[in-house]
Amino acid sequence: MPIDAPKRLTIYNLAILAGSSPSTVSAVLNGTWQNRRISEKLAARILAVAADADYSVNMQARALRRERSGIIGMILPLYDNRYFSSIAQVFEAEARKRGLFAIVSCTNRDPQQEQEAAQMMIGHRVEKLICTGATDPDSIARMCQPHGVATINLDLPGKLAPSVISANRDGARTLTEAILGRLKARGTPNDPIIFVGGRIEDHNTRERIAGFKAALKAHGLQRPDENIMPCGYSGLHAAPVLDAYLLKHKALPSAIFVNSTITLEGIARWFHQQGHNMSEIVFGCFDWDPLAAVFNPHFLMVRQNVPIMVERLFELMERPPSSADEVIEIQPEILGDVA
Amino acid sequence: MPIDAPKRLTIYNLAILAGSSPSTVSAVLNGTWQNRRISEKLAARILAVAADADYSVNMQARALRRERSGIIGMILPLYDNRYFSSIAQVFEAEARKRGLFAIVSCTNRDPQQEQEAAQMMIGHRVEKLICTGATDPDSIARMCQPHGVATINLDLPGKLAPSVISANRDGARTLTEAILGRLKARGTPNDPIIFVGGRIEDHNTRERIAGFKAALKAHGLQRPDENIMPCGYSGLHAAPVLDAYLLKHKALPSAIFVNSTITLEGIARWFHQQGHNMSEIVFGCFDWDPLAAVFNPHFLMVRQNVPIMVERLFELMERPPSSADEVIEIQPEILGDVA
DNA sequence: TTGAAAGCGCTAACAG
DNA sequence: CTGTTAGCGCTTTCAA
Repeated sequence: MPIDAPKRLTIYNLAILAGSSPSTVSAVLNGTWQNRRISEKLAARILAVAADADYSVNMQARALRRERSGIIGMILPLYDNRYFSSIAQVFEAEARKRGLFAIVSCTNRDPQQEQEAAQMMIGHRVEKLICTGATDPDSIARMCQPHGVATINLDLPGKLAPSVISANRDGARTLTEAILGRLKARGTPNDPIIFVGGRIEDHNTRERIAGFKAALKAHGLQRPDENIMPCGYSGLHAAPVLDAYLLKHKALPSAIFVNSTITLEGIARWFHQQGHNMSEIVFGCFDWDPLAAVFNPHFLMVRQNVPIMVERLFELMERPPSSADEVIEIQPEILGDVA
Repeated sequence: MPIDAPKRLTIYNLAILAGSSPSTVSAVLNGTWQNRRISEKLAARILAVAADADYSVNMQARALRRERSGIIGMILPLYDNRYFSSIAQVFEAEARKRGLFAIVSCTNRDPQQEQEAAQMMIGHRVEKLICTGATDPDSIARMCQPHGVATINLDLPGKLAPSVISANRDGARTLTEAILGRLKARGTPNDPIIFVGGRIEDHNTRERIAGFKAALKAHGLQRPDENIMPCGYSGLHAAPVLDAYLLKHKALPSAIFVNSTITLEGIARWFHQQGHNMSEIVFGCFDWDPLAAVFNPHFLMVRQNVPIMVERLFELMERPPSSADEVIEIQPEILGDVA
């Protein structure tokens, strides 16, 4: 093993090796040489030398000098959920296509972690910051603004930056219609249906509740609000809510609108623990997971259109939004045998 | 809205604002001021000015000057799978704890994408590179070596860098024992059991097959190798394999060792499409997914111990490995009613 | 106790 | 057609 200081390889060394100058090497390596009337031969020689010597341009130095990093940031609540992880994956792929380097930070739906992550991102001079499912997107927009970092909201909208979100109200209405269709098909159109999961403070949950109510109303089914239980995003809160329902009504509801796969997990756990049979109940879930779907082909599930959402996101970055708080809604897809 | 060139804020501006010098400001902002006998007052004043002006240190410049980036990289096959996404999440959290910034790239189990991502990482001057589930970890180690970037393998081992992996053989043996226990409990201890999924070229699959065979052998059950079908990591390949089995044997196997949740998804889809009932068969899956588990409490599932694996990973980075190709095996956990 | 100044590796304006 | 040079913003030695 050679001594561990093989002298860092720079464009200066490369220039010497190639018998040229640093600026020429630089131009060749970053593609600007076309305008600089450099001979094909020289360019080829430089590239050969660089490849041969395993040269790798120092992005820090490039970013510093260019005053742009080529980095694009995203904050995300968490990875371990198919919706968010697929957002991360598609985002990264799209960024790469555009020659940008994506960096993603998980912030656990915690406003403080969101701000810390945003600070980090600003420190790394991201060119844009995508705030996905942020509990407080406007604070982040305010933090970024003085640094000239544009933000875009994804999944949850804000007032200070454009947003790309799912059509939550429409999606929820359609899902509820489908649930009602199933109940009708069973011959029990007036049976109770409940809404479980999500946070009432968050825009998406409120919109979904609105869609849920709208569908019921359209069918002349006014239900008491007590059947709407946005008990949070953790699966743990589903059990007490179901216990309470059962205690009060002495029977399970005939249908459940589940507001996320994590809540679905909590509900399923409760059913199995209590020995109830899930197949006797109509389930509609505003979220999608391939394993949940394949094990429960009778479930109605809403799949948000991640590829399109991310595509719109990049479009928004490329041609500025029509207004500062523009909201682009993307229709989700409803899966399962819709009546 | 003010003119959009508010002159970038640097330590020079800050020095003027605070009535001090750039080097003092720098020292105060990066914590080295304790050794530099700077007065508490000055330090406090500088910090106040910086906070007040929303100053954010330019990490590119810092990295360039310090000749270390504070960035640590990871390449990952994909995010949308609970095992890998949880690796990404835990890795990021642990990196943050250590003041490092984590960057993760998905490479789709494709050697070429792995190499490209590694190039990017080197360009960004990552201090270490973690190769997770890499199809060709040794090539990456070779690429990184001349740049002084140490690599560590995770999930799949390599020969040129230390590795942290699950105890695949042991885990598979234990899982197979549990499957056999179930068969015995049903009174059909000699019924056929098959192995589906994974890639024969990959170390983990080979180890799991070895564990599978060892368990069978220990029970005096020599099975023909044709019952072992490492048909890849995509769920799509499960169907033809099962079709072929059924055609040949005129009956389903009584138990299936499933080598990943993605394969499990393919198998479940096939069962439902064919109208077979999964609950009549003993399933053991070398991988874990909370939704799959909650919908199928009778499934045996192996959960790899991600927190410990990542912990060992960081330990390996902090105190150098005992040998260049050290392999640390972490026991996974087996979930489900083990007999 | 603090400040001046050199330089990390690269790019781009300008000079040949 | 190619090379010289002045920084990008920060850290760190050295001098005061």
